[in-house]
Amino acid sequence: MAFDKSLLAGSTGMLILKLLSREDMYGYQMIETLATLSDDTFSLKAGTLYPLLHNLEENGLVTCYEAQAGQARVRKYYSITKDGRKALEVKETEWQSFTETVNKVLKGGVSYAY
Amino acid sequence: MAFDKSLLAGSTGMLILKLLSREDMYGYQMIETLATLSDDTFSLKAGTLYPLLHNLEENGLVTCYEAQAGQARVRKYYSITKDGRKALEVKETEWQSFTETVNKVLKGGVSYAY
DNA sequence: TTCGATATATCGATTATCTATATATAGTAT
DNA sequence: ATACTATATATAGATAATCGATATATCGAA
Repeated sequence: MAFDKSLLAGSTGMLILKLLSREDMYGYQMIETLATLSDDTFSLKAGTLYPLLHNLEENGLVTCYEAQAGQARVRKYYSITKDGRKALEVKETEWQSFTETVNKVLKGGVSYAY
Repeated sequence: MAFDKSLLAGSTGMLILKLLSREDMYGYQMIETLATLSDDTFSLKAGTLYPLLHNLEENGLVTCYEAQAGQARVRKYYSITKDGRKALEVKETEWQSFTETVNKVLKGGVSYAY
Protein backbone atom coordinates (compact mmCIF):
# COMPACT_ATOMS: atom_id res chain seq x y z
CA MET A 1 0.00 0.00 0.00
CA ALA A 2 1.22 3.47 -0.82
CA PHE A 3 -0.72 4.87 2.15
CA ASP A 4 -1.61 3.99 5.70
CA LYS A 5 -3.23 0.61 5.32
CA SER A 6 -5.77 1.37 8.02
CA LEU A 7 -7.38 3.90 5.68
CA LEU A 8 -8.70 0.90 3.82
CA ALA A 9 -10.54 -0.38 6.89
CA GLY A 10 -14.22 -0.61 6.23
CA SER A 11 -14.02 0.13 2.53
CA THR A 12 -12.59 -3.17 1.30
CA GLY A 13 -15.91 -4.98 1.59
CA MET A 14 -17.55 -2.21 -0.42
CA LEU A 15 -14.94 -2.45 -3.16
CA ILE A 16 -15.32 -6.22 -3.41
CA LEU A 17 -19.10 -5.97 -3.57
CA LYS A 18 -18.70 -3.32 -6.27
CA LEU A 19 -16.57 -5.63 -8.39
CA LEU A 20 -19.12 -8.41 -7.96
CA SER A 21 -21.96 -6.07 -8.91
CA ARG A 22 -20.41 -5.98 -12.38
CA GLU A 23 -19.64 -9.67 -12.86
CA ASP A 24 -19.02 -12.90 -11.00
CA MET A 25 -15.38 -13.28 -10.03
CA TYR A 26 -13.06 -15.64 -8.18
CA GLY A 27 -10.82 -14.44 -5.39
CA TYR A 28 -7.51 -14.17 -7.16
CA GLN A 29 -9.22 -12.33 -10.00
CA MET A 30 -10.57 -9.75 -7.55
CA ILE A 31 -7.08 -9.04 -6.25
CA GLU A 32 -5.77 -8.51 -9.77
CA THR A 33 -8.77 -6.46 -10.88
CA LEU A 34 -8.51 -4.18 -7.86
CA ALA A 35 -4.82 -3.67 -8.58
CA THR A 36 -5.52 -2.85 -12.23
CA LEU A 37 -8.43 -0.50 -11.54
CA SER A 38 -6.37 1.34 -8.92
CA ASP A 39 -3.16 1.58 -10.98
CA ASP A 40 -1.47 -0.80 -8.49
CA THR A 41 -2.32 1.42 -5.54
CA PHE A 42 -4.46 -1.29 -3.93
CA SER A 43 -2.61 -4.55 -3.45
CA LEU A 44 -5.17 -6.43 -1.41
CA LYS A 45 -3.59 -9.45 0.26
CA ALA A 46 -4.93 -12.98 -0.05
CA GLY A 47 -4.88 -13.24 3.73
CA THR A 48 -7.32 -10.32 3.84
CA LEU A 49 -9.54 -11.28 0.95
CA TYR A 50 -10.40 -14.93 1.59
CA PRO A 51 -11.59 -14.48 5.16
CA LEU A 52 -13.55 -11.43 3.97
CA LEU A 53 -15.25 -13.44 1.22
CA HIS A 54 -16.19 -16.15 3.72
CA ASN A 55 -17.65 -13.48 5.94
CA LEU A 56 -19.67 -11.92 3.11
CA GLU A 57 -20.97 -15.38 2.27
CA GLU A 58 -21.96 -16.07 5.90
CA ASN A 59 -23.89 -12.83 5.90
CA GLY A 60 -25.73 -13.69 2.71
CA LEU A 61 -24.24 -10.84 0.67
CA VAL A 62 -22.56 -13.18 -1.83
CA THR A 63 -22.97 -16.79 -2.91
CA CYS A 64 -20.27 -19.15 -4.12
CA TYR A 65 -20.10 -21.78 -6.83
CA GLU A 66 -17.24 -23.80 -8.27
CA ALA A 67 -16.19 -23.87 -11.89
CA GLN A 68 -13.66 -26.08 -13.63
CA ALA A 69 -10.51 -24.36 -14.93
CA GLY A 70 -8.24 -26.98 -16.42
CA GLN A 71 -8.20 -30.73 -15.74
CA ALA A 72 -7.77 -30.59 -11.99
CA ARG A 73 -8.10 -26.93 -11.02
CA VAL A 74 -11.36 -25.65 -9.61
CA ARG A 75 -12.05 -21.95 -9.14
CA LYS A 76 -14.53 -20.58 -6.63
CA TYR A 77 -16.66 -17.92 -8.22
CA TYR A 78 -18.58 -15.45 -6.11
CA SER A 79 -21.88 -13.85 -7.07
CA ILE A 80 -23.52 -10.88 -5.37
CA THR A 81 -27.01 -11.40 -3.92
CA LYS A 82 -29.94 -9.00 -3.68
CA ASP A 83 -29.00 -8.32 -0.07
CA GLY A 84 -25.46 -7.74 -1.25
CA ARG A 85 -26.62 -5.09 -3.71
CA LYS A 86 -28.62 -3.38 -0.98
CA ALA A 87 -25.62 -3.47 1.35
CA LEU A 88 -23.43 -2.05 -1.40
CA GLU A 89 -25.81 0.82 -1.93
CA VAL A 90 -25.78 1.61 1.80
CA LYS A 91 -21.99 1.39 1.95
CA GLU A 92 -21.56 3.69 -1.05
CA THR A 93 -23.83 6.30 0.48
CA GLU A 94 -21.95 6.00 3.78
CA TRP A 95 -18.65 6.36 1.97
CA GLN A 96 -19.68 9.51 0.12
CA SER A 97 -21.03 11.10 3.27
CA PHE A 98 -17.94 10.13 5.22
CA THR A 99 -15.44 11.56 2.73
CA GLU A 100 -17.47 14.73 2.34
CA THR A 101 -17.40 15.24 6.08
CA VAL A 102 -13.67 14.63 6.38
CA ASN A 103 -13.00 17.05 3.53
CA LYS A 104 -15.26 19.58 5.20
CA VAL A 105 -13.19 19.38 8.38
CA LEU A 106 -9.96 19.58 6.40
CA LYS A 107 -11.10 22.64 4.49
CA GLY A 108 -12.84 24.14 7.51
CA GLY A 109 -9.78 26.07 8.53
CA VAL A 110 -10.10 29.37 6.79
CA SER A 111 -13.75 30.05 7.33
CA TYR A 112 -13.93 29.55 11.07
CA ALA A 113 -13.69 32.44 13.46
CA TYR A 114 -12.01 31.51 16.72
CA MET B 1 -21.13 7.39 14.25
CA ALA B 2 -23.60 7.55 11.42
CA PHE B 3 -21.42 5.20 9.36
CA ASP B 4 -19.21 2.17 9.81
CA LYS B 5 -16.80 3.33 12.49
CA SER B 6 -13.91 1.49 10.87
CA LEU B 7 -14.01 4.00 8.01
CA LEU B 8 -12.48 6.43 10.46
CA ALA B 9 -9.45 4.22 11.03
CA GLY B 10 -6.29 6.02 10.05
CA SER B 11 -7.91 9.38 9.47
CA THR B 12 -8.54 10.40 13.08
CA GLY B 13 -4.92 11.31 13.69
CA MET B 14 -4.98 13.50 10.59
CA LEU B 15 -8.13 15.31 11.73
CA ILE B 16 -6.69 15.96 15.19
CA LEU B 17 -3.45 17.30 13.72
CA LYS B 18 -5.53 19.49 11.40
CA LEU B 19 -7.40 21.01 14.33
CA LEU B 20 -4.12 21.66 16.13
CA SER B 21 -2.64 23.26 13.00
CA ARG B 22 -5.20 26.04 13.52
CA GLU B 23 -4.89 26.57 17.26
CA ASP B 24 -3.83 24.87 20.46
CA MET B 25 -6.63 22.83 21.98
CA TYR B 26 -7.35 20.55 24.92
CA GLY B 27 -8.81 17.09 24.44
CA TYR B 28 -12.42 17.71 25.30
CA GLN B 29 -12.41 20.76 23.07
CA MET B 30 -11.19 18.66 20.14
CA ILE B 31 -14.10 16.26 20.56
CA GLU B 32 -16.58 19.13 20.56
CA THR B 33 -14.92 20.97 17.69
CA LEU B 34 -14.88 17.83 15.54
CA ALA B 35 -18.56 17.28 16.28
CA THR B 36 -19.40 20.88 15.37
CA LEU B 37 -17.31 20.96 12.18
CA SER B 38 -18.88 17.67 11.05
CA ASP B 39 -22.49 18.58 11.92
CA ASP B 40 -22.43 15.89 14.64
CA THR B 41 -21.38 13.19 12.22
CA PHE B 42 -18.11 12.58 14.06
CA SER B 43 -18.54 11.81 17.71
CA LEU B 44 -14.99 10.86 18.62
CA LYS B 45 -14.91 9.01 21.93
CA ALA B 46 -12.72 10.04 24.84
CA GLY B 47 -11.46 6.46 25.01
CA THR B 48 -10.14 6.91 21.48
CA LEU B 49 -8.82 10.44 21.74
CA TYR B 50 -6.72 10.43 24.90
CA PRO B 51 -4.60 7.39 24.00
CA LEU B 52 -4.22 8.88 20.51
CA LEU B 53 -2.98 12.20 21.93
CA HIS B 54 -0.47 10.38 24.13
CA ASN B 55 0.73 8.52 21.09
CA LEU B 56 1.11 11.69 19.01
CA GLU B 57 3.08 13.19 21.88
CA GLU B 58 5.37 10.14 22.15
CA ASN B 59 6.08 10.47 18.45
CA GLY B 60 6.93 14.16 18.75
CA LEU B 61 4.06 15.37 16.59
CA VAL B 62 2.45 17.38 19.38
CA THR B 63 3.58 18.85 22.70
CA CYS B 64 1.52 19.34 25.82
CA TYR B 65 1.28 22.08 28.43
CA GLU B 66 -1.10 22.70 31.29
CA ALA B 67 -3.23 25.79 31.79
CA GLN B 68 -5.37 26.83 34.71
CA ALA B 69 -9.14 26.87 34.14
CA GLY B 70 -10.83 27.78 37.36
CA GLN B 71 -9.54 27.45 40.93
CA ALA B 72 -8.67 23.78 40.84
CA ARG B 73 -9.19 22.69 37.25
CA VAL B 74 -6.24 22.25 34.96
CA ARG B 75 -6.61 21.70 31.24
CA LYS B 76 -4.00 19.99 29.08
CA TYR B 77 -3.45 21.93 25.92
CA TYR B 78 -1.81 20.36 22.92
CA SER B 79 0.32 22.17 20.36
CA ILE B 80 1.42 20.84 16.97
CA THR B 81 5.17 20.62 16.30
CA LYS B 82 7.09 21.12 13.07
CA ASP B 83 7.25 17.35 12.66
CA GLY B 84 3.51 17.29 13.29
CA ARG B 85 2.91 19.75 10.45
CA LYS B 86 5.05 17.67 8.13
CA ALA B 87 3.18 14.51 9.14
CA LEU B 88 -0.13 16.29 8.57
CA GLU B 89 0.92 17.29 5.08
CA VAL B 90 1.86 13.69 4.28
CA LYS B 91 -1.40 12.36 5.69
CA GLU B 92 -3.48 14.86 3.74
CA THR B 93 -1.78 13.89 0.50
CA GLU B 94 -2.29 10.22 1.32
CA TRP B 95 -5.92 10.85 2.08
CA GLN B 96 -6.60 12.66 -1.20
CA SER B 97 -4.86 9.96 -3.21
CA PHE B 98 -6.69 7.23 -1.33
CA THR B 99 -10.18 8.67 -1.82
CA GLU B 100 -9.49 9.42 -5.47
CA THR B 101 -8.49 5.81 -6.01
CA VAL B 102 -11.53 4.41 -4.21
CA ASN B 103 -13.83 6.68 -6.23
CA LYS B 104 -12.08 5.60 -9.39
CA VAL B 105 -12.81 1.95 -8.60
CA LEU B 106 -16.41 2.78 -7.69
CA LYS B 107 -16.98 4.67 -10.93
CA GLY B 108 -14.90 2.26 -12.99
CA GLY B 109 -17.87 0.07 -13.82
CA VAL B 110 -19.18 1.46 -17.03
CA SER B 111 -15.97 2.15 -18.88
CA TYR B 112 -14.29 -1.22 -18.50
CA ALA B 113 -14.50 -3.81 -21.23
CA TYR B 114 -14.53 -7.34 -19.83
C1' DT C 1 -27.18 19.67 47.33
C1' DT C 2 -27.76 17.16 43.75
C1' DC C 3 -27.36 16.46 38.96
C1' DG C 4 -25.58 17.09 34.41
C1' DA C 5 -21.78 18.86 31.86
C1' DT C 6 -16.85 19.32 31.73
C1' DA C 7 -12.26 17.02 31.69
C1' DT C 8 -8.84 13.33 31.62
C1' DA C 9 -7.59 8.51 31.88
C1' DT C 10 -7.27 3.35 31.45
C1' DC C 11 -8.90 -1.33 30.37
C1' DG C 12 -10.85 -4.97 27.70
C1' DA C 13 -13.45 -6.26 23.56
C1' DT C 14 -14.05 -5.99 18.75
C1' DT C 15 -12.74 -5.61 14.11
C1' DA C 16 -9.81 -5.22 9.96
C1' DT C 17 -5.72 -5.34 8.23
C1' DC C 18 -1.18 -7.51 7.56
C1' DT C 19 2.66 -11.23 7.28
C1' DA C 20 3.81 -15.74 7.24
C1' DT C 21 2.84 -20.21 6.25
C1' DA C 22 0.65 -24.10 3.94
C1' DT C 23 -1.02 -26.68 -0.01
C1' DA C 24 -1.68 -27.62 -4.80
C1' DT C 25 -2.10 -26.84 -9.95
C1' DA C 26 -0.44 -24.56 -14.28
C1' DG C 27 2.87 -22.67 -17.27
C1' DT C 28 7.58 -21.55 -18.68
C1' DA C 29 12.44 -21.64 -19.02
C1' DT C 30 16.63 -24.15 -18.49
C1' DA D 1 12.83 -33.70 -16.62
C1' DT D 2 13.33 -30.14 -13.42
C1' DA D 3 12.95 -26.17 -11.28
C1' DC D 4 11.05 -21.86 -10.77
C1' DT D 5 7.27 -18.59 -11.09
C1' DA D 6 2.49 -17.60 -11.34
C1' DT D 7 -2.05 -19.07 -10.21
C1' DA D 8 -5.42 -20.24 -6.53
C1' DT D 9 -7.32 -20.93 -1.95
C1' DA D 10 -6.82 -21.16 3.02
C1' DT D 11 -5.62 -20.43 8.02
C1' DA D 12 -3.03 -18.67 12.09
C1' DG D 13 -0.93 -15.13 14.66
C1' DA D 14 0.48 -10.22 15.06
C1' DT D 15 -0.66 -5.45 14.88
C1' DA D 16 -3.43 -1.35 15.04
C1' DA D 17 -7.54 1.56 15.67
C1' DT D 18 -11.81 1.93 17.21
C1' DC D 19 -15.40 1.37 20.80
C1' DG D 20 -17.93 0.82 25.38
C1' DA D 21 -17.42 0.69 30.16
C1' DT D 22 -15.55 2.40 34.04
C1' DA D 23 -13.11 5.57 37.11
C1' DT D 24 -12.07 10.02 39.07
C1' DA D 25 -12.66 14.84 39.83
C1' DT D 26 -14.21 19.79 39.00
C1' DC D 27 -17.72 23.19 37.58
C1' DG D 28 -22.19 25.37 37.12
C1' DA D 29 -27.03 25.55 37.59
C1' DA D 30 -31.50 24.22 39.38
